[in-house]
Amino acid sequence: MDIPQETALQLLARKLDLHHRLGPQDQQAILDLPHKIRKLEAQSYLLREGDRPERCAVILTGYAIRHKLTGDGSRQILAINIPGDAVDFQNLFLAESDHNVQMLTRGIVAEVPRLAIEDLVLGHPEVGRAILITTLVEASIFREWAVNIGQRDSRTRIAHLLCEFAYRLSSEHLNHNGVYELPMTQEQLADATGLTAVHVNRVLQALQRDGLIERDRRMVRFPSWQRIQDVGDFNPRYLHTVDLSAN
Amino acid sequence: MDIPQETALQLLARKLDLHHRLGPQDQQAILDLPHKIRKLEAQSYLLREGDRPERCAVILTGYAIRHKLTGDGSRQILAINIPGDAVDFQNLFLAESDHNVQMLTRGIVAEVPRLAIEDLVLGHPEVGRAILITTLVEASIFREWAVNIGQRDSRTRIAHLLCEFAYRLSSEHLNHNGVYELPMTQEQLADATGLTAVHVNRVLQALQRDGLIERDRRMVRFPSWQRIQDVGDFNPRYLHTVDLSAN
DNA sequence: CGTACGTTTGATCTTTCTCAATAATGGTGG
DNA sequence: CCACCATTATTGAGAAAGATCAAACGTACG
Repeated sequence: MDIPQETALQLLARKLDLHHRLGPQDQQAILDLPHKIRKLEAQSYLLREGDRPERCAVILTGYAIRHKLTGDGSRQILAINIPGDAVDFQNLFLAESDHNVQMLTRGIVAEVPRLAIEDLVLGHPEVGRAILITTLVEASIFREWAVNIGQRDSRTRIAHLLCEFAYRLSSEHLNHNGVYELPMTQEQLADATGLTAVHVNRVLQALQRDGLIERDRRMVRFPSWQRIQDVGDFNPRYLHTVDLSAN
Repeated sequence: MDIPQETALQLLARKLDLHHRLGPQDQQAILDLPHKIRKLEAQSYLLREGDRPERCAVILTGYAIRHKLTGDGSRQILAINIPGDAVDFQNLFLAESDHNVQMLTRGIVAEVPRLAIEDLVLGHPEVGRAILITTLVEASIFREWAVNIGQRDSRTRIAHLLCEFAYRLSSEHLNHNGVYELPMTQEQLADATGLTAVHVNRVLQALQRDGLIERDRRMVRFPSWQRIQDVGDFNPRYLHTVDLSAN
């Protein structure tokens, strides 16, 4: 895990500003949010289905996932959250959570009390707007995942997931070269794509054989960003970012 | 099509109030929204991917769908919108739409200019809160669809979709008996579930054979609401409604 | 340095898709 | 009101993608 140069709230302020330009006072209000830094182990839960959310975690280092279980116990991973993400905007304003949020890796988060967020939004309407926009972008990502799972074959589906992750890291300057660590096991990749771990394994090998990805443990590199995007039917429009990554 | 007893904005006010209690002034502000009533044919587009949303349609009668196309032209239906839904909250605050919104049936909508919504939100923070909550509930539905498509077999998947639709209609008092019209062709059902029309046909027949649904044209009835929920692994928690429908 | 977890491989099975043809339905113009 | 046409629903046969099961292999880390 890299040593972070910024605090969790600085990352958050930067991310919100990316979606909706914020003035210095609004930015400062975010930085002034009361919070408690917590170090979390991999697999620890930030929120469980049915819980009443009482605080909002902002990720400084590490990754988290949202997921949901079906009646027969299978798991669908719904999103991957990266540093700077405020993990509970999706739940904070609802009475009870409809899904689980769990650390994928170990990591450090800042926990902000629910009421502090409520006050922030009341006193700083532009921040409220930025939060609304951020949650709408998350909703857009959920939609794209439904498209990915529902309509694309396994190779396209996995390539698409790899592209999204790489793009999100790079467009928020969390990643600098073409290499990045994908902190997921093949089992988790399977649960994110609606495939089985065995099949994910075969598809990854096929992508590698075809020169579309290079792998070393959990490190992934794209020899050609253009080609992997084509294979993954990846168009970043749904991420609603200004395009910073002309790799 | 039934003759509506309420206006589109009355439906909207009722729906928002359902998610976040609104006072009489806030309700009135919604009813006072400037708008233009439009009669739309089935298949007509309310918004296309890439468009800049400039108005928000509120459905009075009829149904609309959100959908998205992949590079190879296949379509994933992402949501079904029913009377009282404001179809463009998902897009209004973003620069360009990432998906299409299209009438499923013919219907009547009220079109509200974007700026009127912006002003409403500024002047009535509680309405803004209600809109945020409504969009969060929509996001929750997107997540459940991802679970449905990614993890459940075809029979469960279709039963789940039927349950959701029935539940949403009844919980908003848009439906009174156990019978309702599902305004979708089997082709559209297929695009909503990530299956093929042929397979949807076979699954519907199987559900009927097993006494779980009765069909007459596009009318569907559940002989036992409990049993179809069990088959569909349907738990309405993700809809975040107060449970009104103890059928 | 052993144990638990993750990855890889092979063989076989199942669900769902594909293709193609036929039947039913609904809407439209005359 | 009826005949016609386009759309939708249904059926059958065969193919394919991906799942399942089981075993072996790696590797990280306590």
